Amino acid sequence: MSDYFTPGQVAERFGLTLDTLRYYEKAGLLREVERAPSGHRRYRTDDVELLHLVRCLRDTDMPIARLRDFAELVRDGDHTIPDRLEVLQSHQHHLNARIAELRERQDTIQHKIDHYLGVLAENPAPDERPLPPPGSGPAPETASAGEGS
Amino acid sequence: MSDYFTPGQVAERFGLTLDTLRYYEKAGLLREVERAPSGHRRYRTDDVELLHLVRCLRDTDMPIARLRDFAELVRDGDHTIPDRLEVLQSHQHHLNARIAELRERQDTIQHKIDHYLGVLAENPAPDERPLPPPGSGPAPETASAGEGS
DNA sequence: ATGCGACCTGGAGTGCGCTCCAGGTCAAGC
DNA sequence: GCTTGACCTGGAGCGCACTCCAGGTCGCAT
Repeated sequence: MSDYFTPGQVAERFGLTLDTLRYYEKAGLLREVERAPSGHRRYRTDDVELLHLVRCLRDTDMPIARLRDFAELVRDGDHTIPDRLEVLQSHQHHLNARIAELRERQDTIQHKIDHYLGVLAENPAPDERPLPPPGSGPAPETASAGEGS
Repeated sequence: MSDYFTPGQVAERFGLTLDTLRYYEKAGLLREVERAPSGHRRYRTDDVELLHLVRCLRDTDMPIARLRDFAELVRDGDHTIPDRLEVLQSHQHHLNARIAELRERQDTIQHKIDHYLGVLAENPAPDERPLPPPGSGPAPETASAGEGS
């Protein structure tokens, strides 16, 4: 029932390396972590919770610099909650926009896929050509008119 | 009615810099572009179309290396269409997964936002406090029990 | 003839986010 | 006492995707 976590445990839990964990601390994404007498870090529940959010924001591409600003707000105390809200909400908006963009791009890519499928359908490769009508001779070379991009 | 585009036109159209355009060419994302006698590049419709797709794939975070492979397939001719399809389809799957992940993370972030909103609601900042019930005295200091992360 | 703007080249530089490393300490187990 | 494994430090290095730069050419307008 330890009320702290070792670096190894935290790294494991969040799928980070020890190096990254230390890097985050140095970069100001976590408050300075407590130490055991040996000098080894001891992560508290608070640290782990903040790290959870940090991880979440990093995974959604918030830059380190912005994360540092956020972490600073957290360190500055409860009166910064409105500011933190603003950071998180603006990030949500950003994510909405990003998701919408990805979807749009997916549509474009899908058009290209459909185009290729169409090309294959009228001009299938030998090993996946549907059975030719019985009695037909050997297939002629299917000359395609250049690269349709 | 020119049947080609200048670097400036292409850059403008796709929101790229001339440097990036040249970088893409050097990196093998485009085939080698034709030149005017002056040595200036002349982009054909084909180039522009490929660039459109390249842009689309880059915007959705396909790495340059993978894009180069794809462009190579395009250069290699129509028989690579099944391979190109595989690249595009696997990218679509990747995008589906990415979008799903972003949504999940959004949920987590939203929980945090709601949490902060809750804190603000029970403990509003002075300048946004709802009117107190009539007859109440000055508000006591609202001591919060530490950082709720 | 001069100036201008668009473009050319090869190569160096930048910013980000890690990642790796050498050399060291500490606690526990054999 | 010695080894092992987890961790420590400061600092260098890396991969990616650009981005910038110096010095040059070309064609056109004044």
